[in-house]
Amino acid sequence: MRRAVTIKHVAAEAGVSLQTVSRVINNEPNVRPVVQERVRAAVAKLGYVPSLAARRMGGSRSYLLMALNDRDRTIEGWKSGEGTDWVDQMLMGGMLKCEAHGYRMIFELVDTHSDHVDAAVRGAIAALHPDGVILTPPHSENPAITGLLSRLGLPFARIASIAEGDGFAVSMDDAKASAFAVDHLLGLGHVRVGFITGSEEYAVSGARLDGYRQAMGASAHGLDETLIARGDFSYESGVAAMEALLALPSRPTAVLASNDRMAHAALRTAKRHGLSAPADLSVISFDNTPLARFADMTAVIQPIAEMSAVAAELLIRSTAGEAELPRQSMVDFGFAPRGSTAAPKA
Amino acid sequence: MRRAVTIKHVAAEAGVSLQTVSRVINNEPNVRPVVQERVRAAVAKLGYVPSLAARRMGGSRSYLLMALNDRDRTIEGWKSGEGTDWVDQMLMGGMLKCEAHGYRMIFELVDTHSDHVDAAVRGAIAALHPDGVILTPPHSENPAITGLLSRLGLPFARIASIAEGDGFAVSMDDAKASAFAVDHLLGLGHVRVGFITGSEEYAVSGARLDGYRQAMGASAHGLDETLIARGDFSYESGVAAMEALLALPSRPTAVLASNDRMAHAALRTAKRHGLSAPADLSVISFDNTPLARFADMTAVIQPIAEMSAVAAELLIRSTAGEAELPRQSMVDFGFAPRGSTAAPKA
DNA sequence: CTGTTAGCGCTTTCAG
DNA sequence: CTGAAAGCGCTAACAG
Repeated sequence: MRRAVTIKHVAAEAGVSLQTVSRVINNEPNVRPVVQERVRAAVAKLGYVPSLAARRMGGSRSYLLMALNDRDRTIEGWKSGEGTDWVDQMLMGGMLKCEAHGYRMIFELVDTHSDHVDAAVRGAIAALHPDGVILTPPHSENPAITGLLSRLGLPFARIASIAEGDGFAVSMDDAKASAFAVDHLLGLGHVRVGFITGSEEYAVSGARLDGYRQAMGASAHGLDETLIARGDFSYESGVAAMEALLALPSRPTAVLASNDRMAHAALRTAKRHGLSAPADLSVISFDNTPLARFADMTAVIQPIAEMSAVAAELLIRSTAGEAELPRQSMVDFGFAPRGSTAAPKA
Repeated sequence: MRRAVTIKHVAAEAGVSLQTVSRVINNEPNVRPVVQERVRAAVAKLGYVPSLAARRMGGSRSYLLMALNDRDRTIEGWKSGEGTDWVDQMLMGGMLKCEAHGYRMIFELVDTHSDHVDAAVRGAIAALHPDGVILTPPHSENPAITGLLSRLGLPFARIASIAEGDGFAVSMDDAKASAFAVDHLLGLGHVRVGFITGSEEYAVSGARLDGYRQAMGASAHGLDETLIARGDFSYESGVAAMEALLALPSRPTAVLASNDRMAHAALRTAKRHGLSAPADLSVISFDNTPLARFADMTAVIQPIAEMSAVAAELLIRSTAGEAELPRQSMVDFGFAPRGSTAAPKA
């Protein structure tokens, strides 16, 4: 195995000191263009790429961003084979952004409910020394983690988190998206629009509910709290919530569910009651995971890739010493109209 | 930001030399149990976790495994939102295995068709210095990559690759799985069983076809080559292949498709021709991505997680100096009977 | 069985 | 503008 080419080889090849090479590859000032050129040529010729480990040892940066996901939830998603693509979208946004800046994203799983969260996160940080940490729900709102990161002075981003606090909050406007979906249904002519909430452990759940309340409140017929059914993002809770809505004296003709799985549950439950979409019932879901596509459900698109990309970018810039970075970033949500929505039957 | 705890702190705390601490954390011999105990106590007390970067610098191992996936194909999968969960399954198997051994898996994307493959892979290796590389199709069979890795003397595993050659080949028995699926259909009473091939760029395609040929050849009615339609794993090719099969003078009553997407295409194409599954046509697919679940297709399960886990384990053990590791590993395939298969109509 | 010494490949700091 | 020296946290090789 031929020994790897190091900065020394490049220095020798270009006839300069290590330091000069270091300056050139880090785009630092104080190197004459001629010398710069010579160094770059040597780098290209030798195919030199600096070692992350050595950079980390010598300097203060590791060129590593750590993405922290909830262990149980993630593994459960992988095992179920339900095609939840949160991780993929996050990789797409985060990894590619990192790549563009010479960074790597390293994916870690930590149990948010464990009493060892602190030790687990500390351990990962000690092993990796990341320059920044990307937190996904429910970690984004876990004070055991955000607190630790704050204390360590390690930059971090909270994805899909709207709460105030340390770190960069990167989210979409869930309330606005919810209102948008409701307005879409109202626009189609629906009057009684039901809502299925998500688990309160997730910050987005509250925002989605708020948006619903707001949009319904502003509608001609006003808000009817009985049209709100509790869910927790699980399929079962979606079934129960839909059953409750269907049992209402005057059942809704449209339903907005806080995630795809519950929306799917709602559709199937309705079907079991002889109601089919979109003829008898319109349904809109949140998130737009592959399930929404397969089930042909109209959905609000959660821009996970974009949020991850923004998070990565903020962390990288923050590490590079940039100040004046926005503490709260809002990414536009999307909307995918599909076959589960239509005007109500006359 | 409190300075991180290093091996020095532990040594001081335990009243021993750095080296002794190093020996203990690496489970090396020649440390008295009493001392070992003292060191472990210090480690626990201080919450010490060794820095990967420093270990890499000092020693010969980096505790990093690099998983190489095809860039275009992966990003395309992520963007499409079709729920292909190859990456997820690979992370599940590989990451968790790495974790169990104090390793990390780092995910990299490289264009298999680019003329810069060599430079790209070299660059990633120079930056990361992984102890081993996991290759997924079509990289597994790309001589530009396997050759480079061989030359560098870097251990690597080829997932879903059956070809002879350097590195650890880890696969399932695609031919056997194919034969198993065919036998399943024959067992249900089908006589004319069609087959849709996969892209020849992937080694599994050939094996799957072989298994089909073999099982059909051994059947009462023998092999009929006209029942084999060409595909390339894409939806469109599945449609075309199914059209071809349906245009046959005596059309098949069952079809085995080399992946889920083509099976899905086959089902939809059949439906457009007024044939519904499983009444008029049985379909079995390969891979068992979430699509198979959503479309309720009987499928051969490709054990990606297990293959990745085996690959990771082999590489880690190889790095640890173990010899006598199997150069070819076979992981059991699975089978998920679902609603797309039944006995043919009388 | 244990400790000492020398790096690994970089960046930081400080001289020139 | 450039270079030389020191050191990051660890392990390998060697002494004891």
